Amino acid sequence: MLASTRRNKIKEILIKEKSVKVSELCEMFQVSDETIRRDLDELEKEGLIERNYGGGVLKKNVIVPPLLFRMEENIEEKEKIANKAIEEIKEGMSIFLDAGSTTYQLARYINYKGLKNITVITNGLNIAAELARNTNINLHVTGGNLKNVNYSLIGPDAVEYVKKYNADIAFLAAAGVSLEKGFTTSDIFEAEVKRTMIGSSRTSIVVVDSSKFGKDAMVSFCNIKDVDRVITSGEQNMDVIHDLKNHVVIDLAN
Amino acid sequence: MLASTRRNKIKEILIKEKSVKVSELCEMFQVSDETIRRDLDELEKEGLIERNYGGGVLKKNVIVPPLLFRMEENIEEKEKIANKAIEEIKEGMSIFLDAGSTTYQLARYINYKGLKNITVITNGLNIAAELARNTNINLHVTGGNLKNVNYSLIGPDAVEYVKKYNADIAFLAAAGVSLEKGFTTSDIFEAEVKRTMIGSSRTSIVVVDSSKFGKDAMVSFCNIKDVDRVITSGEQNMDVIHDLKNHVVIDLAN
DNA sequence: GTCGTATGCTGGCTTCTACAAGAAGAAATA
DNA sequence: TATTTCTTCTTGTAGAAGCCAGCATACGAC
Repeated sequence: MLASTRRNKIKEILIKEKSVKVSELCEMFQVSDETIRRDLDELEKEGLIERNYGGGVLKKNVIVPPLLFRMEENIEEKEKIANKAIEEIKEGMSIFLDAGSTTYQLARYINYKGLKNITVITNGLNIAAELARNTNINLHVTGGNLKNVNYSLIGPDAVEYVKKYNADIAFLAAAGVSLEKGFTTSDIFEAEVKRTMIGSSRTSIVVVDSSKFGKDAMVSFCNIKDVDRVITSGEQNMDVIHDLKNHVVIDLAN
Repeated sequence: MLASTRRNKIKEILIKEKSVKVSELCEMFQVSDETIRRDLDELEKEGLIERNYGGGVLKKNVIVPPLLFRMEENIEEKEKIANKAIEEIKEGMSIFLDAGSTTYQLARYINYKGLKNITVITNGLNIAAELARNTNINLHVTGGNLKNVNYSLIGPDAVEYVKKYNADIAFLAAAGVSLEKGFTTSDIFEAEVKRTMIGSSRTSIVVVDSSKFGKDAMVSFCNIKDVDRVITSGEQNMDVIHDLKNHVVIDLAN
């Protein structure tokens, strides 16, 4: 294992556990205690931890870079969801693909499964870049201003663009889902694009991993009943999911 | 195995594994460690990985597919041209960046030189993906339909988008340059976007390598005198360039 | 032929890691 | 509190692995 990989893993453990012990890390990575100490010294120099006898603790004021990790969170679950969602897409369809990490997985599956003869309209720059590899699909990119953290194109131009087209399905991402606030996201401009996608499509499907259930982000973009279907995986929050089943069709991918 | 094939395979492994080890790659490809190191150096220059002791790790924030972006011809010359062209960009400016391989180099230089506080509007998906890494610039992407061969976004939506904005400079790519036909490209939709960019900007600059001089592609998008400046490198076709100097300002990058 | 590119090899250097031994800190007991 | 015991830390050393620069070879393009 590369030294840097080991240190990154230590960082992940730190973020999850808030503190680490030298002895545990030795055992875990099968290296000597000096090596671990050197790693911790390094992390201390980076300002990530405070070193103390026997281990180290995560510093209080450390901001965990949000998307950096989020992209890789729940990746298996997102893959399952994408794999399920792709069943909805038939040849000849046109679809909206909202920017987001689950929808990005969906794009990857579209390539992987070799879907062809479909039209995709997306406001996700990473999604567009992924689908650009596939010469068998007709790809449209909405215009807009790039939001770097999640590669979404947003703003009035994106909204205008989406308004001009109609699609069979809109696949939407969400940062939170709850009965009270409905589907939520963290950016008002993104919310606007999502709403427009719902309005411009025959069917709207939210793809969202189970960690988002019962949470609310800053802006609601629609109510639970405003979408036709939710595709998720029931690995956590089974209770919240169960509640919502009275209001919307929920598909569990497994 | 071709070097470029090997590098592409390394890229694929990187995307899957997030990191690679020199020793493993040696074993896998049956080449010396020096060769692998040179490969990794190359990937580092491309901005795809971060090199570290014993291997390399995939950089965060990298939109994956830039790797599939086509192998370039005349790369050194295009780099020289880009390096010259970048001198025109001052802080606070807004610029159009037309899709194309020379303009793509320009985008890479913008990142490399760390230009900030500028606004870029582009219809090149690979250019957008490259610039998305740079959080110091304001990036707008025109909407449009993707043309896979060169990652350009074209069609009425792209044209409409460009019409709505004004820029200080438009950097344009061309497939051919001649006194009779002016600047040419191979696609009528691309031509339309280029024309609109010229109309929407205060100054228009064509960046083009010398191999294009004296050649005509299918569609003319403007006359020689319609642009303010041409930046090229005088490595071939010095005679044609000389002729054109009577009609337009030509900067030679060397 | 000449040139450029890709590759491998060599030797000297740096970095990483484990081991060992002694110092320092924590904890337990008198 | 003082002493003992155990754990952890620090430091030095050595070997292994990796790195870099330069040179040589091979191959294809011009």
